[in-house]
Amino acid sequence: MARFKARNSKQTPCEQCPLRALEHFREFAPDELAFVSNFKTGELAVDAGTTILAEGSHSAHLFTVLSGWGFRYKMLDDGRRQILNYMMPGDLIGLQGSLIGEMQHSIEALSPVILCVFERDKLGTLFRNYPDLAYDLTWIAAQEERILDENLLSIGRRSALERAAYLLAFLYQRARAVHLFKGARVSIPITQQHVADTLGLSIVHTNKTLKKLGERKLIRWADRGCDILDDKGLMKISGWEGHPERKRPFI
Amino acid sequence: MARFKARNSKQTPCEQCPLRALEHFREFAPDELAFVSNFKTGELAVDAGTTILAEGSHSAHLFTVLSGWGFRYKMLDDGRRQILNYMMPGDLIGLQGSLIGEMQHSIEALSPVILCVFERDKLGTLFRNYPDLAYDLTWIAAQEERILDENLLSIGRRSALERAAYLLAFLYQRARAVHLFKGARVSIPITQQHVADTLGLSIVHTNKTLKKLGERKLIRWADRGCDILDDKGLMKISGWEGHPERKRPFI
DNA sequence: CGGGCCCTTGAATTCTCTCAAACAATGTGG
DNA sequence: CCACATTGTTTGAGAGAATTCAAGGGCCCG
Repeated sequence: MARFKARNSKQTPCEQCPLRALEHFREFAPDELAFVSNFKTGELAVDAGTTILAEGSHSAHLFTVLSGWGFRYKMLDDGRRQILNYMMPGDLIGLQGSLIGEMQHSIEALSPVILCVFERDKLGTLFRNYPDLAYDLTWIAAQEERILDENLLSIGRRSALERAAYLLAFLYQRARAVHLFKGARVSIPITQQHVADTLGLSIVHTNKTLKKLGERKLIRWADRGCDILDDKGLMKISGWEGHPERKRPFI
Repeated sequence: MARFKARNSKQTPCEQCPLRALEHFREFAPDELAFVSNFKTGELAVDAGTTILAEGSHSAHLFTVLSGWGFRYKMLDDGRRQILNYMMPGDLIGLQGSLIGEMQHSIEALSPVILCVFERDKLGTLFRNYPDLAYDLTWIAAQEERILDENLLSIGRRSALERAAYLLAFLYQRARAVHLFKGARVSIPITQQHVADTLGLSIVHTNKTLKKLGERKLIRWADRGCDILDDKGLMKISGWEGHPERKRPFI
């Protein structure tokens, strides 16, 4: 499974967390920050393509993405794969597995990823002593549920073109919120196979669908990734209104 | 919107809750039971077809299903509907809305339903004083997430026949766990339109798919509902292994 | 230079949808 | 009790969408 690179623990102290500086995330009370800083036991850096958590495993850890992209997926016995959601900086990984016991899905890195590592055993302390953080965890789970609801609506009821437009607008909005698009280049590091496995389409049909979006100047398919040229146009095609901008909890 | 029938409050005291007696649900500590009993402000009985919560609304309440069936869904502007999940006794309703603010989906009763009503405002007290209940809430949210993951896999990657088989096996297993099939009759109270809107198929194709399952003696479509004749057979077709039987939290 | 990965394209096939019509069961008002 | 409307199920046929199969091209890297 995963080949983890060794990394000095705590290269980025929570007190200086670059994500925490973003206005997108809610602020911590001092005691919360102290707890989380203690909750964090180290960092992990993985290469693109690494499996971070595998379906069926029992991990003793929880992670927060510090930098990079990843995705969550499930597979059928014969190899058909469904991508469930994408992970980007600030996202919590492995909560489902920590609560229910066994991982019911796998997580893979799309780019080089740095993860903050937390001990699952300390979740009890968190619930007992930091009710606001416990509330945040529940909020995060409910938010993930909401995203899955929208995904399900999309795959179940939208046409191929609408689905593709929705997915790209969605990824664009999420990535922008965590300032992933600092430079002029606005690129999502996925292959068309990923898009196909997210939309529930074949790779051939996905290619033809993306080509249509390209012809309309909404996106440009770049080298191993997708540039968003007109997110408003994508939202219009998909009929998706976007999520309201609001502060988000973050652990 | 909803036409709620008046009902004397607290017809079923939590101490005598018939669901709590099932071995499927975890036991409460005495102080937890006392809190939940106080958390519950009354009961609500609604007819089949009633909208219990509507997308876009801000409800001051949370509910637990005491009896009956319902479903959660989202709609596109032009009326296309996607059913996200089904609700049965013991299921918590409206947590997403309570945490995030606005309901992002609607909930409708499939049969006459009785709901326990809770005050959203008291959620803070729950998190501050009852960490085990807070943990349960997070567990419940994670469990819903897991079900949605499986649904997404199904709609995205399974064939029509596999999808239908999965859905019916899934509903059967869930319903059996809460003893909904006491009598000889094992019937799920849905129309083929509901099945279609869950599977992301048209009603015509759904009908033809269900007919195939009927020819194989796996189900029998009864008057406004579905009888499961061979749940093992359905699981085999879908390739779904089922959820492990285990105690579940319940509020 | 060869191999691997990803993107692209065309063609035939299969799946699913829409349209259209009919039937069964139920309930309502006269 | 019957005529009629309503809701849900069933069936056939043609159109449209998406899949599989097949092949070729570009690019990077060892």
